[in-house]
Amino acid sequence: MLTLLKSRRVLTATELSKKFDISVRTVYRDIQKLIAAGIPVITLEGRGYTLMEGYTIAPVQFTEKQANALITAQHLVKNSNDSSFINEFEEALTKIKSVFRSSVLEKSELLHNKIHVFNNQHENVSSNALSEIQLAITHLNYIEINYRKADDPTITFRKIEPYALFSTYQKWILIAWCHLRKDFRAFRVDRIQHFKILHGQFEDRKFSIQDYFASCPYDM
DNA sequence: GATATGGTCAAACGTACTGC
DNA sequence: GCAGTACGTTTGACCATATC
Repeated sequence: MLTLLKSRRVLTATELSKKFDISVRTVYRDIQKLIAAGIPVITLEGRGYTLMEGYTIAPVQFTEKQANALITAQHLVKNSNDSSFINEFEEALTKIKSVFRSSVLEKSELLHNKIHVFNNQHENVSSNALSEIQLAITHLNYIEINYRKADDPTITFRKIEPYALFSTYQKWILIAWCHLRKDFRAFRVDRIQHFKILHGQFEDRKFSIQDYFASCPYDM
């Protein structure tokens, strides 16, 4: 219940009862036990339950398979060719590994040395912007970039509104509203020569990546 | 017997909607 | 904007059943 409450803003007793296949009445009682045990479960009368902002749950236990999945993901992330993304993932994984049981940790390190992901790209592609761009997407912050197109050595300055990211052939593509072109454009992250996240927030244009793919091949 | 769980009921509360 | 209403949800009380 704590894990679910931590992952969602508000959960009703009905949702919790369905998730754990128990009665709603039992959920109410269990919630009261959590509160009595000092867990800061907040009751939103008529709406459901939530956890106090900032409350952290004691580390969970990972199974060997779950640990192996994380180690495999680590190899895939290393091929993402964005150093900011790789660094953030490595730091997160270090924290996660700290709660592995010693036996699981030992096995996961063994697996780490037995996995290899081939990088098939022929271009020397790298970037260091993905983590910052992700923040700009979720915070609706403008970005100023100096961008170089594939077939044009000229570098153009653009102010963009970042909306979505996708990865193809180990290249990260940013879809953003370009104030220069007055339209949505796709930018390869590794071709962004310089970028600056602005404090100003743009108005959400209700962009849908599904609709974008359905209507517009990306232009780089 | 103690404990956990499930079911029902009434009361209280918050939210959304409607009409004025 | 305000009041009334319907609906969903939580809470407490009570009792029944299952398990250890």
